[in-house]
Amino acid sequence: MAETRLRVSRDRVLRAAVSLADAEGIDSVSMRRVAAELGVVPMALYKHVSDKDDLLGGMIDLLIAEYGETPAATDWRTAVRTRILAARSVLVRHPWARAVIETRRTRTAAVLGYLNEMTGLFLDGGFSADLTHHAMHALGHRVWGFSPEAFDDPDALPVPEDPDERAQMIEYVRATYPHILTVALYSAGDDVAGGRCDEDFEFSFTLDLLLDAFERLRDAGWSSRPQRASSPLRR
Amino acid sequence: MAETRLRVSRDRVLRAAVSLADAEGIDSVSMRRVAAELGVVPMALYKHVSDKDDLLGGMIDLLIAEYGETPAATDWRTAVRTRILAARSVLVRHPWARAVIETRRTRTAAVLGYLNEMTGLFLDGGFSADLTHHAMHALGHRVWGFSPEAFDDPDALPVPEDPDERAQMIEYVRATYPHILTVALYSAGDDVAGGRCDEDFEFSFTLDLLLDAFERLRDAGWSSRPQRASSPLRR
DNA sequence: AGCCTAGGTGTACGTTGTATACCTGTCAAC
DNA sequence: GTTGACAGGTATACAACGTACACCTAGGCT
Repeated sequence: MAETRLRVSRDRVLRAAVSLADAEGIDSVSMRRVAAELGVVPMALYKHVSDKDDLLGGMIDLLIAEYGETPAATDWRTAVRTRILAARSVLVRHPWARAVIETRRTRTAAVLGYLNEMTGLFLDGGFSADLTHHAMHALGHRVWGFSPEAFDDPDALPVPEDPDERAQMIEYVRATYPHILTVALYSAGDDVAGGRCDEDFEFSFTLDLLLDAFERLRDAGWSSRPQRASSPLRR
Repeated sequence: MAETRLRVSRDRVLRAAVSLADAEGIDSVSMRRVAAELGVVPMALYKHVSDKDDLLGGMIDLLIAEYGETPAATDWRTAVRTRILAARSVLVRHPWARAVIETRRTRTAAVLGYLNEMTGLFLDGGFSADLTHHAMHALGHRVWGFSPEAFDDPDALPVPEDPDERAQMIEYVRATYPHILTVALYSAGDDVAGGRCDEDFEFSFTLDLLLDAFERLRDAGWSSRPQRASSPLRR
């Protein structure tokens, strides 16, 4: 009958991989598993994807497509801001994506397209090529090595139920990491463990800090040329 | 004779792994390979390391030890700055480390110690616990997904030798990614490919931007409390 | 002398990515 | 309508991985 099994295509492979990652985490995205999801033998995937790296790259491209259109014709700042927040909301929807993106070494057309749009927003906003360049880098840098997730994962430092053990642990932390405790106590009220902080707030806090700084440099006619090695900021 | 083979220890395992990663990249750090490097059978490692994750964590701890001491008794800003730049120079010396650090989910004592010191520098510099908390987050955030390496890897977008092909490629880029080209042409002079930019400059540019912003907020007596949802900056 | 135990060994299993060779159904050209 | 090419699915195989489990062995204690 007409029930010929749906042909596999690159797109179907990528979508299967993405929804598998969404459902069961990136670790369960193996060639074999994705193939199984499509009711097909592992090696069949290689007709549509050149290797696993290509698969991962394709998954990211799919997410970039989810970012949506660049908002038209507002001021540069809200344009950049909404664009970046849209991107973030996609990455939040697909928690595996951040780690994958950061390991990617090949620039696909989708990535370059996003990069191009972003660059355009700055240039159109009256930023010099020079400042635009550095601003883009600043948005990409993580100043320390540690990713924020490392500190927010609630499972990473379990707090004992038992009040005695709990007091003992707090005492230990007070002795060993007093400054951490100070900050933790503040942001959690009096509950050390409950201090799950508002990641969205942290994110836009950082974003606004940088956008403000960019704007200030632009208005001051900043340029990196005269003396590259010195501090970028007049004090 | 006295030539009993040197006993394996946790420290020796970790050091072997680090120098292997330095020499041949993180991908060649497998349990089998590290064991071979020590002239020992793979399973022997498990007497000193609980699993591969523990091994990677231990490697990072070793690097954190390389960060050195917190500079004593200067103003907060140079203290933070030199501390972060010291950390960076370690990560530059061990190019595999950044990626490994970012996948770590468990906070070892070394990591917590570093975090604690860093926090202390802010608190001692007159920052509120509130602002310190957000500043630490800001230093940890990467605003976009893409890591800077993704754009600087010279192999990622090979430029043809042949002048004709080269011109054709530039034409293609001009049509497809005009804004990228604008910025690239600026920062490379007239050489599109040569535009390897000064990563150290980019890094301290970003760092100073953030430190400036923190200082400004501190001096303004900023607090996140009154209205958490709104912009952190008075305009 | 006897034993405990920390540390090294050997074997084995399941899972991974992918090379290579093969088969098969569809469609264009004659 | 037969043929042949070729895109797409299959089968088998291999090397490398992390690590569970059982075993052996050499020192240092009582």
